[in-house]
Amino acid sequence: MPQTKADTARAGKPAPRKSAAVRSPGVSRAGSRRDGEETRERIVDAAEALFAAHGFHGTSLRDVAEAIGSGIALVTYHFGTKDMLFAAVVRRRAAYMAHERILALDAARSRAQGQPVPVEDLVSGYVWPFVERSVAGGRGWKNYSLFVARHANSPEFTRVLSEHYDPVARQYLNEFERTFPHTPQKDIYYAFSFMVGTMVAIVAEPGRVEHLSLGQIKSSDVQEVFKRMKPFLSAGFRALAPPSSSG
Amino acid sequence: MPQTKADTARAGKPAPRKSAAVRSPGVSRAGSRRDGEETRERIVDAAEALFAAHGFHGTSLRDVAEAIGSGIALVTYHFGTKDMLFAAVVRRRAAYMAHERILALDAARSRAQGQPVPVEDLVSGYVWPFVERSVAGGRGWKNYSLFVARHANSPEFTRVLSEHYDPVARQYLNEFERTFPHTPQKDIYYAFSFMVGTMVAIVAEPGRVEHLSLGQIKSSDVQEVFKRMKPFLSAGFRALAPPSSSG
DNA sequence: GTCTATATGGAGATAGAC
DNA sequence: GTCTATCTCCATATAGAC
Repeated sequence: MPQTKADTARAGKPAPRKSAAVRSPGVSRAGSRRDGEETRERIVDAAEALFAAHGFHGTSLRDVAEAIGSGIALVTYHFGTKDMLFAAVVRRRAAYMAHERILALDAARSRAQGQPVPVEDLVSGYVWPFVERSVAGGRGWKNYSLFVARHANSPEFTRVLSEHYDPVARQYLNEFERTFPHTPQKDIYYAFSFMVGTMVAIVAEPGRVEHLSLGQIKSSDVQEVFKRMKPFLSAGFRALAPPSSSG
Repeated sequence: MPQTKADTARAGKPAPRKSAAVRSPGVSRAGSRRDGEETRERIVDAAEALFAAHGFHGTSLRDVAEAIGSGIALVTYHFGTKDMLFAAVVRRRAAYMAHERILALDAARSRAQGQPVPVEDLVSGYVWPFVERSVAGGRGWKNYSLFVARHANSPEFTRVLSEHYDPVARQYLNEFERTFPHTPQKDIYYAFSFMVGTMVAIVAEPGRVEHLSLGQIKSSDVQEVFKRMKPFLSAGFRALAPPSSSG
């Protein structure tokens, strides 16, 4: 099982506006450029938390501005529109997720030494980074995972999410096909969808399990969740393969 | 595999308001009472479709009123607040879903004749009614399934959803425990959560599978989806059971 | 880079006529 | 049972001062 990581997602640095001309050269203090970056981060942090808690339409730019103690004009200056702010929230951490998943995939390929990669490694490689960050990544990552879960089943939001997550998903799908060479491609794609649905749902409300069990389950440890998810999903994939296949 | 059914969900008849005093007795036409019921249905239909398409916060009461060609006062007269309208959308079809699932559970128990119910029957009994209605239930049920999927991962909405779905879920959980007597209860509850997450995600965007497969999969037939979901989920449940268990 | 002020439109909810 | 008119508040976005 992979190791936990510190919260190290940092955003790219898009120009605040199309007219980036008006910038007085470093006259006052040396860090005058940097202040803007920090402000952007604070805005994205606040938006991430509020979108996670109340959804895109349930959050106003006023809420975001208020959360960082500024006026709304500061938010629209840095991000233009609410949609662009939403995209910025996705973008910031998506790159890190992609990186972790690719690292895991490469490591699994190395271990396999040309043989088919075990399905457990593929499931872990894709699911674990997301689940682990959700629980061990601090408040920012927790908010991000809730943010993803809340918007994952809404077509108008999945477009921007897919944009960032599909390239890596395709790499995993290719590897799944190598692991299950006799399974129809269609079945693999369905199974992958099932896996993503499970992954996203579980971070949304780890408390739902407790609720249904009437308080018998006390804590939502990520290890506890993943310990079940990995065999559950791996067995699911295997069940779609013809009887005498590897995986 | 269960049979399809016609679209027959009808609402209960809560009193429109606490002050239901002012009703002139049947003076004009005989069906004057019935008009109100029909109006309520039309409002719930419109709200269901709009909530499904744009979410609770993305839909205004004005949108709902406009969709049925009335003013917003008519909506608030019949349902009071937006939250109560939301609850009415859930309530109307939840009873039918519960009924279908209980029927399936009873039938499976009968077939089992006192033996443990096969896990396939439990998965089918719970998942099939939802998936089937989503695809074969007409536009109303399609909207409802999208409505559920869109709000399923948002805690403030799951409360009202759970209220209607938990009682039946508990009955299935009990039966799962009988089918897997040696599996820790905790594991069964997690697996059930995974199942629900998969079920809900798949109706939200059947098109996502096509998108990832770059057009290789042409249509989203419910039979196609369920044919994979059933063995996938059943195998997942079995994977959490100790080696020599039934199921 | 940040802020105040404001333009313009839409939100949920209610009063009261018909 | 339905509708018009309206209350109060909040939405996104922009202009322009500092």
